[in-house]
Amino acid sequence: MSWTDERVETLKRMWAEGQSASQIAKELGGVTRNAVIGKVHRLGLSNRAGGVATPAPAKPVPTREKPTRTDAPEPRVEAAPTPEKKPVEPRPAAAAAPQPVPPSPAPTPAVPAPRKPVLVTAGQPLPPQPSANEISPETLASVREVEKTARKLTLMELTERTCKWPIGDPATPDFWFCGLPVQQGKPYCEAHVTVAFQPMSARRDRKR
DNA sequence: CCCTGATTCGC
DNA sequence: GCGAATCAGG
Repeated sequence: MSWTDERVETLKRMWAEGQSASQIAKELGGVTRNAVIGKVHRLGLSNRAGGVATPAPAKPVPTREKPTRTDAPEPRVEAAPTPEKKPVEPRPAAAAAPQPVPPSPAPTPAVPAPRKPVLVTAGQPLPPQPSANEISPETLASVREVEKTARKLTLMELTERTCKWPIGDPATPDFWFCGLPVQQGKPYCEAHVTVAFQPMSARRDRKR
């Protein structure tokens, strides 16, 4: 595959939209994310919009040896005014939609164990349960749905890749961990991440 | 381990 | 110019 005009355009657009190199590569097909990144750099649009962060200063990492290139003018002065931005109608936001999981059919309660203490009991030190804080009913409902599909792992079964959100009362047999795939980096799955660290209200700051 | 982008360097 | 290999980080 070669970088046709069209493909480059797609690359630019997606990169501007904040898509990751791998996503772009996947979209384009026939190229790897490395190819995309390489192209991005060659196009000189490494910096994604001069809005926030992405400082990425110089890296004096002498990997092996400094090439004795006595040139390298490198007038790489970005700060591109981004002349025309595509009609960004739906801003990339909406990423963390509170309803990541569509209604699942029949969860089939594999273990209809007789639970005595209600799950939502105002007992003692219950797990982080999303009750106290103010969480939109929708989100909470969504989480509830997700929990129906939890893998119900035991403590020993947890791994770095399983959601560690506790469900149920630790003092009873009806206790397990979500176990669904975690959101990269975080200890919980997408659903539980939303209720785990959400506070802070909305972002109120704005670039100036 | 999964992923991200950044950089290098032979082609 | 291209992009795999590698690096550096989350």
